[in-house]
Amino acid sequence: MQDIADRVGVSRCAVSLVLSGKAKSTRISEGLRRKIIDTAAEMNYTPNELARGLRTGQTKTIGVIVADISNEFFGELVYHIQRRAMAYDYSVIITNSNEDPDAMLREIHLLVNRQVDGIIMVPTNNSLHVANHIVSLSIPFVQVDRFLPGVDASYVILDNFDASSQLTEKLYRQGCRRIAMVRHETSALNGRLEGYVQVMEEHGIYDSCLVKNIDYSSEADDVRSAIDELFKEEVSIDALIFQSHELFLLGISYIRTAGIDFKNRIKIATFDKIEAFALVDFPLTYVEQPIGEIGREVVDILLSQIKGSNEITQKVFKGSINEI
Amino acid sequence: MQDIADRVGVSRCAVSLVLSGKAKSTRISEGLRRKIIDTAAEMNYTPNELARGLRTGQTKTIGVIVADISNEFFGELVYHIQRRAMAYDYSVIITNSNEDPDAMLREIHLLVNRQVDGIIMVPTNNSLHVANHIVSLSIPFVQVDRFLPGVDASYVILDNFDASSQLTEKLYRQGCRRIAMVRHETSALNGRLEGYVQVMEEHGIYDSCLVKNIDYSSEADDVRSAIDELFKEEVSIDALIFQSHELFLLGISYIRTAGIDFKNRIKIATFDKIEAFALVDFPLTYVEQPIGEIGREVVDILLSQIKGSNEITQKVFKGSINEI
DNA sequence: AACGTATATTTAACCGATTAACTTATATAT
DNA sequence: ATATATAAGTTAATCGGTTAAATATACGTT
Repeated sequence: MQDIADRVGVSRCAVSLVLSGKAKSTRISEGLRRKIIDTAAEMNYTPNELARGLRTGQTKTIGVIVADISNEFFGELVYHIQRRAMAYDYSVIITNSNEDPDAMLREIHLLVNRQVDGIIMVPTNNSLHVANHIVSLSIPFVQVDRFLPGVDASYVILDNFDASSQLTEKLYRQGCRRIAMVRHETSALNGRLEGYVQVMEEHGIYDSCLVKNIDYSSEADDVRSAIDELFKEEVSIDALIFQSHELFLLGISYIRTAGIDFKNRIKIATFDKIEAFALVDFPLTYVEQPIGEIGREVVDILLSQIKGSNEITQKVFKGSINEI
Repeated sequence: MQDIADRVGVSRCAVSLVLSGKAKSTRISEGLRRKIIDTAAEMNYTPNELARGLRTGQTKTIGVIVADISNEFFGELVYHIQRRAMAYDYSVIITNSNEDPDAMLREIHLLVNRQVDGIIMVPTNNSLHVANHIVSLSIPFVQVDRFLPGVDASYVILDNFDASSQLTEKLYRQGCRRIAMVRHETSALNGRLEGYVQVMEEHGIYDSCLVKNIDYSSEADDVRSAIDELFKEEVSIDALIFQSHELFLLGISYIRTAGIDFKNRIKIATFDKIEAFALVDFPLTYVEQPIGEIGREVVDILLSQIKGSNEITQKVFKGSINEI
């Protein structure tokens, strides 16, 4: 800036005023404005956002903490978040928590030290204290995909209860009565269990042995034994809902290697829409999340908080049921 | 810092010296060091990385430009990059280029303005001027996954030629003679074509009608017509190599919907390892990239350049051939 | 001529760190 | 007793911007 100022023959601050678009409000003459802009372009000036951020207290950066960016769902979510943020001239710093609360805490500090203007986080199991910590920092904060009950913060999620009951109801209407569910033991996904349970109970066909819990730490093993049990003759299921695409892939994969024939006997259903569906050659019912809208909304809410809104917004999107 | 200094009763810079770990070299007494550290902890001090970055000229941040973070391969790549960077206390700013050179240029400026210490980029078609622009900025820069011939910069890639010829050779040994390839028309992936062509020619079985080019802008349509042509009776292929997992998914999906029976007639092969393989129920040969190593290596090279090395490192990893 | 009022630009403080150069006090050597 | 070295900190400049307040110039009025 000093160089530009020298070249044009004005003070450094005149350059700043012009270049930060405050020429009109501070009545810099049009001639000088042009000259400064031209000279800046000529000299390939690009502003140092660090200095600007230091002075203004705004970095135009948002921090995103996801469990695992290599997960297809989060990858797509981050894609939409990044695009929306970009549209508003915000950058995105990504960090992976690997579902570990301690890592999340470290990453929050890292983001805060970098003076991000706000944080978007996918909360995980046992991260209540982490979320509350962010709230106590009183930095703009929005949860996405999941939310922690009792945390005083905004969130954007899928209406899991509704999606799950719609899905279960659909299977019921198609004649299924012994509908099983393979689920993760996460409070964040409880809605997917509850929607299912309610519909099953409404129709008087709920049976607790149809629900199998999978632990994160022993996913593959748990899925195998869950499948083994569910496919026993006496359980006689006619539909199987996987609570996430990870479980779906693990499940189908095992069913295949175990040589179990299910195609014409058992309807399969799952949550999320993934690339792998291109390879599905059996009837599949799935819940599709409006992931683009979710990503955009979470950015919009965060930005409104960054702009000063104290409103806590909790937005719930409906999923749609599709079939292959 | 001033607050800590006041509380302890020393100057601001003593605090800085201690907190940035320069206590020994500047001979701050051990007692004072302890007191400052304790007071800082007590007061929940966290450094402002912006200010630090402004002063030191180092932001401990690297910018990553990928074509599409929601792409499974790039998602995983970014995952490894982020983890490795994190291990060295570096943060990662992600941007999506959507394979658009103009977008890349914008993002580079954005990253440069934010004073990133270095840039990792997946170059795309027609981005030669973009890469050269980064080089002209003389900022540490490494290309990954693909590279642009003629650009004077480091890169980390898969040995596509080797992988492709290994793959082709393997199919040949398994008795295939009419091996087809569905490929993207990108110079970045030329190695995958050339390795194939060489092996085919070596065995005297190369036939140009076995190679189908797919345009990025009309992927789905092109794949459909490519498949249609390849599966004509008179072409009589016995193996089909897809040059990327995107093409593989599109291809298999179309083959399925078209009701073409290939399972026991035609061997399928592809590049990359993706989640969808969990659903594969036919023999599949694929090239697996050491993606974790690639991610780590690209960070290591970038960091060595950031640390001052002027060496241009061009690292080529071998892929491994696997079967399902 | 004196004054008020826009207009156009500059001054100087500030954001929160880092660090080269300097000061002061004490210890050790000659 | 004097010179030298070492220890333990402090001073002040700096990074590259922003912005409230001050200043200077021109213009229109009475």
